[in-house]
Amino acid sequence: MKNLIASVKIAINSQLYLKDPESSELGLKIVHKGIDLINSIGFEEFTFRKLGLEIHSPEASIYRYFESKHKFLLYLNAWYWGWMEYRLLLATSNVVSAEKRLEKAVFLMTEGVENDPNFHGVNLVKLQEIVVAEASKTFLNRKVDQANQDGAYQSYKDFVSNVASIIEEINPTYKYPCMLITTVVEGAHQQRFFAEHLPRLTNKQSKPHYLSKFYMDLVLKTIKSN
Amino acid sequence: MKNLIASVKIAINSQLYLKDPESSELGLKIVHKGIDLINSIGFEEFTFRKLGLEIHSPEASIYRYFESKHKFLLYLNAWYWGWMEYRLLLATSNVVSAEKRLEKAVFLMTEGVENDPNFHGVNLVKLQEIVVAEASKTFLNRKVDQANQDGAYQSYKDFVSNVASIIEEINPTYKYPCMLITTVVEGAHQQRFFAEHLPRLTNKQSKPHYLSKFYMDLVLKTIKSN
DNA sequence: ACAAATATGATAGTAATACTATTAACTTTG
DNA sequence: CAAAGTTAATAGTATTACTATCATATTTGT
Repeated sequence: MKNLIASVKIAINSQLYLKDPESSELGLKIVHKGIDLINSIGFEEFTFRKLGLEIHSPEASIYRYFESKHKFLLYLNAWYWGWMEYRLLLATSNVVSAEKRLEKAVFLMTEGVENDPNFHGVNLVKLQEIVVAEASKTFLNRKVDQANQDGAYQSYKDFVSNVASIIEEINPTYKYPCMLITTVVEGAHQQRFFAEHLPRLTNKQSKPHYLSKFYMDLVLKTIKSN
Repeated sequence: MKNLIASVKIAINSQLYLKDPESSELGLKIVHKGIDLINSIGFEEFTFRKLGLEIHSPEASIYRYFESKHKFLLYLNAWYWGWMEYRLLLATSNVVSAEKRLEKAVFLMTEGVENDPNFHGVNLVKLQEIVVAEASKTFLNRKVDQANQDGAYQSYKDFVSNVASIIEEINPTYKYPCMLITTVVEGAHQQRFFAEHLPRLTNKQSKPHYLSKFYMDLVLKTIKSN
């Protein structure tokens, strides 16, 4: 099993970095400690200078891997969705029932990482927290079209498209599969954030997996033909 | 009618400004031209210095009204949701059927402003575009708890709570009214953004009001008891 | 084994940002 | 019409988000 996992590499579009961070010790350190640092102080407060101090390397060395902190966030996001695609594949392959596959997909989209907290040395719990709190900043800005051309959202699109095809299997006449999926993904992220900071905007429950139950129920009811 | 509208003032928590911008010509100019400028160059590129050049007033004068550009965005957001509450009241008062009221609420949450494009000199179309593209930045940061204490999200919470009570009228046993409403509000904003920049993440349609139809269908099916 | 290529470290520098401070001129109000 | 408050004009600061340069390892091809 270990070997199988070790053979998987998350492919990232080379437009998102200047030098592949997986190609050197320093590069890996930048990514791993970068995740820790963004997770602990937030993306606005994060600077390459601070990261340089953490890893005892000059700021300028980090700029040799990533053009800007914005591109660094794009890279982390792309990595996350590449990893999610891999998880989706693992969770759904050999599952015959489309309903069961959809259920697994919704679970993946809405629940926090629990097991497998490390993968290639990446702290996935922290990475997921970063995606929940910061991912919308990867597209809500004026560089979005350029980033899109650079392939920054490719894995996310592929993930959505994979789940969409499960929905189409269940109800081929349903017209809004992608809308429904991104509503669930982005919604789940925001509800997790609201539960922690703005509870009156959500309905936090103590029962386990209430978020994925809410969204699973919503999805199943919505895609039913009337 | 004109008189009725003129008598309405959107109340904004005083923690969000240093000096009430509605109390002077300069204050109003800051808000009105600020909306224009953020709308045209985006919030990241927006600075008080640039706004100062637009209105031919020094940067420092703007700082007498707003502590920071972040607080300015909080102010605009609070104003928007105050106005939305007012619209919700107008649209639902004297409507007996809860279903009809819910429909109007979902329409308000998901559709663009069309008529009434000016209200107290504020360009509402541009303000709504700002909310769609930038509002998540008002809470996705480390100052969220402080901002919450300052009442920055009060009107948004009130709006959500008002719509939630309509849902409770229709189905008193439904457990997630607030989650459902914020999923719709934030979802609709993102889908509008995706339709323009990342079409593969949505299902854009040419038919009018497809967004509100999608979300209305989703809401009605979801709150049905099984 | 050793020159050449490549990666990193150390240091310095720059334009712009997000403010704060000060003082003078102008305007309103009691 | 003087006092109080508001705005203009200008200057200044720490930090950010980079870029540039050059020296010092380290790796690699032959």
